[in-house]
Amino acid sequence: MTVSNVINGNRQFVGEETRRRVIQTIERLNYRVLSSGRNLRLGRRQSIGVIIVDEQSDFMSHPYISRMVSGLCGVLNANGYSMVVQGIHPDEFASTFAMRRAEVDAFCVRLHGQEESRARMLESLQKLQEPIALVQETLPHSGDNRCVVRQDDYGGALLMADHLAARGIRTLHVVLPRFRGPMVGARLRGLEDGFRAAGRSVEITPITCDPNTFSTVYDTVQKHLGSGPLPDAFLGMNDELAIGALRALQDRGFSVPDKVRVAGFNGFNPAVYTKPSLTTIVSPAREVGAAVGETLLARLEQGVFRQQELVLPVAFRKGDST
Amino acid sequence: MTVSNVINGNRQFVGEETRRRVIQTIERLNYRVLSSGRNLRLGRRQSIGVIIVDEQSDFMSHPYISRMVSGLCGVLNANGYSMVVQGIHPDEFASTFAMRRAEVDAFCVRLHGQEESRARMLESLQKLQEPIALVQETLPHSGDNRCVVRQDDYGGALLMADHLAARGIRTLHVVLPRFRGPMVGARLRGLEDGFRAAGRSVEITPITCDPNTFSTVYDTVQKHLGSGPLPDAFLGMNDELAIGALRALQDRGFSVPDKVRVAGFNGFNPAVYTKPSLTTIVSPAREVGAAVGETLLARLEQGVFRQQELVLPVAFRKGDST
DNA sequence: CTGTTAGCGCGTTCAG
DNA sequence: CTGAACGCGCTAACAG
Repeated sequence: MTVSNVINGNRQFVGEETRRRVIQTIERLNYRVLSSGRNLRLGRRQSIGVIIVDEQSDFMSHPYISRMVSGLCGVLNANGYSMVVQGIHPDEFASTFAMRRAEVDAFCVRLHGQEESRARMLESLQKLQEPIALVQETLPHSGDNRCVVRQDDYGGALLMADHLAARGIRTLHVVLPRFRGPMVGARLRGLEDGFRAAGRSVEITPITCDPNTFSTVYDTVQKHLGSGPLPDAFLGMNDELAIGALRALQDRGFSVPDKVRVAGFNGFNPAVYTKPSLTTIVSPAREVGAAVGETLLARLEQGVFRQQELVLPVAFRKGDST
Repeated sequence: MTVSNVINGNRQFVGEETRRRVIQTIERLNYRVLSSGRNLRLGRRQSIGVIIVDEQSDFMSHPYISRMVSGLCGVLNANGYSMVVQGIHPDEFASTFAMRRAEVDAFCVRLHGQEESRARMLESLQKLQEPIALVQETLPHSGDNRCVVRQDDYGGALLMADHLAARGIRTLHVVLPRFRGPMVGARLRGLEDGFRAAGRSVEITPITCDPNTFSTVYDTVQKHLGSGPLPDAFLGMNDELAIGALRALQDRGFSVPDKVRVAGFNGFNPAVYTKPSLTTIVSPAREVGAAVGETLLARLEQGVFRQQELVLPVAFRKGDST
């Protein structure tokens, strides 16, 4: 008991001399608290589960995910919580052991796929009766034991529309991933509203392609170029898509930004690697992760989510591609 | 007890009818095993700690790390282990709670910094008396309770040297990060040996710069270009460095690969985004992570590391930049 | 095949 | 200020 008091800093209960001896002995024996014992006694796990749903096994390499996880990890560790990460294929969601074992106090979840499938996964998750923070999600927030942390994609699209409208863009080809993330809708709406607010009309044409490989995007845009007139600009729903389009255009001999403009979304490293550098909307991915951590920790402490939705601002970054 | 037997699949001890009732009740009650109880009883944690030492808080965004973690996570989860991730600043290594709490069965560690500092961190870690797998490490393997999993950087450099020698490169500027990773030495040696084996002499000049920002690399190489004759080729110790050099060269009006060649190391996405695409050595980062998982799991099961060092092959990938 | 007993390491409670 | 008793949820061992 005295050892426990020393470790947990209950100085009131321990004499200074005893304290010294205990610390010395802990050092000598390399003693560490066994989490399972403490957690069993205390009825908590002192850890947060991070669930990333993705079809690829390389779920951690998406720039958004890795930054979000970094931000979350920093906040959790600074507060004595550990972070348990799991990448799950959508088809295996229900059978994963995160669902069968109680080992975390709350979840940070990044869903993936069509709305119907996301809703199904969320429902399974809710059954666990643990607080859930959803990242970049648009599902209606019905439950009172969950919240959403996302960035202002609609606002970002407004900024982008403003910029493009000012440059006289009237025809815009938007390059979309095959699985439209939940925030794509917000961006598309923001684009239209932004042009309208600027008093310009715009004709938006979607180009859908599998984002997972650069060459697929490249080929899709190349093929697309042969099938109609060149638009005033291409906008990728993320930087990878925009870069694929950029390279396809350049290889066809269209000078960017003189002949056609290109812009992206997310603002991660590759956007500055290109020539010309990419105009883009910078995602506060790390801040989103940090906000998830703070929200979850507050929820655990206070027993209730203070707000059901947290929206972080994005920033417009002008490159040379527009 | 019967419930426990049902959950753990000890069918021999449970009647079919009872089994059905138990499963049904588990379903109805949303019952899940509490890991802390089970682990306390069983004397294990059923989880692996991943420690990434980095000065940046955004430790997960390095392409090598994120891929390695993805690969590791897949293997662990498939075997019922969870993955506890922690990013640690080198200065805070000793005080981090991973060192004060026993909550994992083994560690996967990615050290960072000068050799002396890495050795110190490793020593603290060893005190924990738990199996350790070191990623991309060159420290001498003294302990019998640890192993190293790395890629064949020396062999990769041989391949690169071969390629460059065949193109008649005689002067080579190597762009290095400020903190030389442990594998940089192997690459440098491989380069020299490779040229020697090809019967060509080469003059290697190191250029050191902070890799964390694209603009720093860009500026460093730009400045360097003014201070001497143009070499036959630039080689970045990773793709980011190579791309920085590539762009600096292009903006100075030097055509790549006609006037000067450029190559990198690691082979992650941005290497194919550039124009011209980058010749590089492809890292098996995900395979390294998977191998760490398998090695650690085998160690836990068999009580001993089968081998102290695991070296995975790399691949040469020709781009248009050479 | 089913249920009882015991103890894993910890921290709360309370007696000394 | 120190330590003894107890029980958190789980499963190995064993009794019925």
